[in-house]
Amino acid sequence: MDELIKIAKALSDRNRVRILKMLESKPMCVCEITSVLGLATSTVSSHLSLLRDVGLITDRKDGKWVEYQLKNGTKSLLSNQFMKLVGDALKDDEVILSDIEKTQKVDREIITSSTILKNIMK
Amino acid sequence: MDELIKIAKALSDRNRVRILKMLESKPMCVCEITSVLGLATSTVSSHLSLLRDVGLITDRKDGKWVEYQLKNGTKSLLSNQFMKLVGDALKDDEVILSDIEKTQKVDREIITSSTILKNIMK
DNA sequence: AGTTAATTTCGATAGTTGTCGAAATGACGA
DNA sequence: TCGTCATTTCGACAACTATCGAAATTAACT
Repeated sequence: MDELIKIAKALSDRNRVRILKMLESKPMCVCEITSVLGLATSTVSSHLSLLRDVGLITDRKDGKWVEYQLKNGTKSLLSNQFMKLVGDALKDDEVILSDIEKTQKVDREIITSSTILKNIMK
Repeated sequence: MDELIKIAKALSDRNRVRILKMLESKPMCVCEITSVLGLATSTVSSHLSLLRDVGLITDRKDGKWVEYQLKNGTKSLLSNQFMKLVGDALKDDEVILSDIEKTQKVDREIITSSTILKNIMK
């Protein structure tokens, strides 16, 4: 029962569900996800480690970035079923559709330069 | 997305999941559920109203009792799918199996009568 | 080695949740 | 109508959670 409860908890936060759906489009680094969600980096980071601990996503180093992606195939049947259900339930969701659009445009290289610009403006 | 989140929240508590699985056996009143779970009546009552608000169960008056039961058929596709998934995930769960056994023995008339009978029933 | 950028960890905080016991409500039967 | 019993509501409390900003960590590039 514990696994079920843990997965349900993971899915019971709006921002975590948004993250999962974004990762269906492509693997993403923390700063990209942060830029789409508009939350503090530390908040996103902690959502990501929770999702990793539950076994829904994996992470790997990519230079100075950490890339997160959905854990497909090898993950337990249960989380697969849950993800399918979530996908089904949200296939017409406004927020999710807009997130996916942003996801496709967002680019870790560009985020950097805009950060630099932001600092110059100070 | 809100419905998904609400259902996930409902399923993210151990005792609520146990209640849902018990109700698969038969409709039950608050005192019967309380007697199986071993929680305070008020706690069980608030779990039940949450589950009702989410749309997973319904209630109806039956004399001095309030009978709760799963909302089948007419409920939204989403909660149907979730319930199927939960059933699947827990079909061999020790706690759930033991709950179901107790559920079949429990009887609202006997709960009232005496503490001794309550103990025998366990 | 020092600088910069991305991420994680830490500390604080406000809000939510699960739980209980007590009080209030509602229904039945004497 | 009164008392009893099942249930709900209320008030309190401890535990947990989502969030932020700051500090620490990690990695790449001078």
